[in-house]
Amino acid sequence: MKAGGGSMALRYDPQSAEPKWRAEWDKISLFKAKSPAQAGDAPKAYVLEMFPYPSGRLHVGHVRNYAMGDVVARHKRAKGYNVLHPMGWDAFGMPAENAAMEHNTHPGKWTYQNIAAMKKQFMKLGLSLDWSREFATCDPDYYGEQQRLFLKFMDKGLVYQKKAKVNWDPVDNTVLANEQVIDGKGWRSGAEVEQRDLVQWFFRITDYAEDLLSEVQKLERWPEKVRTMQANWIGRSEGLQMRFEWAGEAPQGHETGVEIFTTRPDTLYGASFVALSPDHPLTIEWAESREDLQAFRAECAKVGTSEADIEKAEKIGFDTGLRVKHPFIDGETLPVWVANFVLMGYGTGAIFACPAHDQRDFDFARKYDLPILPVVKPSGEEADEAWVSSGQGADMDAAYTGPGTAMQSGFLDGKSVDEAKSEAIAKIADAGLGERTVNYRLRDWGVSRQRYWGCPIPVIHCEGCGIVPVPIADLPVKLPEAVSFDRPGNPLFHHPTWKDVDCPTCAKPAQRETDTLDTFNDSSWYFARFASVDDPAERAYWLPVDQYVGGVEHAVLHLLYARFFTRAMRDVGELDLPSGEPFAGLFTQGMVTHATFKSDNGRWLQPSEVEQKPNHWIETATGENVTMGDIVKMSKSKKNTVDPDEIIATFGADAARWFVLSDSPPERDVEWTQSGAEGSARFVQRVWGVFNALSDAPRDDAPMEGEATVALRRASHQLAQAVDTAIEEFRFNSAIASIHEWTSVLKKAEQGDDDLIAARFEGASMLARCLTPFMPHLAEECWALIGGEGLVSAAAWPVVDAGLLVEDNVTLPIQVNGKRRAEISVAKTATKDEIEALALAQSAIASFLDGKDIKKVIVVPGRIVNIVAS
RNA sequence: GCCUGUGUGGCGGAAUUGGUAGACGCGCGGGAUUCAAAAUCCCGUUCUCUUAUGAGAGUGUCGGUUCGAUUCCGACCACAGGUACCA
Repeated sequence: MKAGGGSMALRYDPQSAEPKWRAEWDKISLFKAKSPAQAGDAPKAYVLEMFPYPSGRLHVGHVRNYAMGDVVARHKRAKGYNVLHPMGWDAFGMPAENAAMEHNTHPGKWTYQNIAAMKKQFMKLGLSLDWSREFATCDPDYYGEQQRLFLKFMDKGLVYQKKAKVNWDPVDNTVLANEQVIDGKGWRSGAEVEQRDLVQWFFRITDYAEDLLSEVQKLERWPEKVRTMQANWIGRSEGLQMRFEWAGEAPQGHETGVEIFTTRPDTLYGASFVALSPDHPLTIEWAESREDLQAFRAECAKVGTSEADIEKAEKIGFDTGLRVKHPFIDGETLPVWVANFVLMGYGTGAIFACPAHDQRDFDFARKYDLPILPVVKPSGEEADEAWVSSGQGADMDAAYTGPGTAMQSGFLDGKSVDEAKSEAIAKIADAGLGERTVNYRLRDWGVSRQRYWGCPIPVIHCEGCGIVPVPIADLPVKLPEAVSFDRPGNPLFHHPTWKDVDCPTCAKPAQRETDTLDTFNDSSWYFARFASVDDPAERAYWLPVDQYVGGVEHAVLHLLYARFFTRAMRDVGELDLPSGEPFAGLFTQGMVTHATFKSDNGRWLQPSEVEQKPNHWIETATGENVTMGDIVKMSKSKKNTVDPDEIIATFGADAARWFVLSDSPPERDVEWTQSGAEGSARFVQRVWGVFNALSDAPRDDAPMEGEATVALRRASHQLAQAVDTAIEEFRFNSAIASIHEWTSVLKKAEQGDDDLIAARFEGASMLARCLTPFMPHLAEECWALIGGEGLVSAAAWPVVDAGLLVEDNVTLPIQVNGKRRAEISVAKTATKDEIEALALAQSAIASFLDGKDIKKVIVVPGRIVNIVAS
């Protein structure tokens, strides 16, 4: 480069330095995990980020996720752990089939091409990954093993079949995923979607409900919010299962009555009606002979299968005309309705309704003019005499669901809600009508999918023998290569020959199961496969995962299924993991968001296609006006993704890593901005400058003393300490703030005395190592500049001198009536009395105390002084 | 609808257990360097009033507890994630 004055261009060039250092790491297989034997005394650390779906391109959200895991992995390695940090591909799923339909490519080809492209991008990020353990879940080796596990679970009685609802597209004759149903219509055909029953495979996850619930509370290194979400999802509730006997003639086959489940037996005196789910066996039987009920069921089936759709749907009901006896009031009967807000999947699929104390019952009662009978008097002052005496609830505008005492409830009157629950249950039990039960919101896991690109369920249907497992020796049941996507529906089912097979038991012609497994199966045990392909001892050594990192959107389903899967594997003798818990530590990170841009004619534009003018945005190519829309999660459809390749090409991988970890706390969303990336790139140069200034400085043996030296050393050690704790606590943004400060401190020291040189070297050496988890390539370059030994990625974490962290003096703010008015500097050892005397002697304080009496002086040593005066 | 979060300057955010609100960065303003620019370095930057000194207000809204609240409690508003076939 040509430069004036003969000075070299003093710049760090990431484009040449980054590949150079990655090659150095590869040369010695630095990031390959050691076997238990090789590891010796080193403790193990299994660091794992949720593996990606190979969508085609990496985006900045991936960079953030994997950069976070890399910080943890590199930090652990520097602290002497034997680290396992693997990577692979969650490769089955719908997008591959959609691509097959749109572009006429095979899902497998599409997937493996995407993997190759994304891996290339991954390599540029400088992540400390052990690629020797890589696999894709669509590899037959992997899904074959998954089939074997399925059969083991089946042996153990954890697998069964039952009917369940799916979204059915009547035009395409195909099952739709919830996200493929838009406003009740199929996304391709536009036809009204209807619910349809299909026989499907299920895992008995509910067998583990109690264990999954009680153990999740003990996962101390999981975020509280995730534990709460899991607990709420499992939804344990104690209540009463009881039957209401028929008043009058009983329907055939149901003579004993209607079984209901309730969590509010204390409100039985407020019962207004009994309601059945539209899918209750009784409802279905009646509908066979009643056209009006059949029509009602058809109306209910128009709502999608998702919980949100069902809950938000307008409440509708059908009066069957039948009546049941009230269990406590002789001669009293209640009407039996069919109501769409009663879910067959929860409890018994039937309820009794107490509109005064349940909001859904209340809404329904108002709509169909059913009685509202208040039976709980709110505790405290909320009790309103008029409300209580009205009796009919005519003046209630909402259900009362809070605590209180029973009223207008016969033998329960005056009892608290909890007491009344127990006594009501006891009375029902005495009468032989029911008993106390525990119910869970959690439902069994439906694993059947009517799709091609997934793991085939390894069973055979034989006319004579029934359901026959595929013999272990015949695994894997491979997906057929030749497959057609030119008509909707399951290609495995349409395949001309694939499903034809001889029955393993009787050798007569039989048919393969054509359902494939839900892709959540694939991600429920991949961490065990990373630990070892097939060695149980090595799996036992690595598991559980010490630090799992992934998006908060997986807080319930993925994590719950994985917790079930490891328990099931343990219980069939496939995993030596006594707790059954796969992830000892969990961190859930936020998403990367970006502004969206839309041209005046309604096209979405990529961020790279627009530029900012003083008061507006324009499309670079055309100069046309562009509107900036919402800042949302990066998605292909809104074209607001940012490709890391461009950033790496412009600023380097380190700057990209640095930016996604700066500013926002890891658990929160972060917005991608160009200026932020530029700022990171500037900082890279600034750091390099600090080290470069030291590179030809004389290594000085001067003693490490003198006021300025101690101050500089103190700053370095304090900041190293701050970086260390921030990493441990997943506060990477704080760690980065400390590194910023540290760099400025070292920069300022360049203006200082020559005597500072030793302290500067020490600080730089510590900084390089603290920098490594964040910007590993730059750290290597800096380490080399100051003559560091070997690779900084292999160097030990700096040791902080605790003696340097202690400060002798402390600054205390002085408040008058809670407002800061002055500050004093006192010795750390000063007593309360000394501090108080000093504070009151401050001239700045006096004017605020003028004409006032000092009521109290609060002295919190090391923190604050507050003078209360009036 | 339900469950779980989040809300602080122009912007992203910091504030270890209830103890100096705005660390650090971006942006912006000013200065140094330069023939000039880029790059770099230094200083300033919550708002309002004030010549300065300084004063007042201020962490989504309203209320409460406390000597003291971004932090704890109650009610509300907005946004985000999940809601069992997106991964």
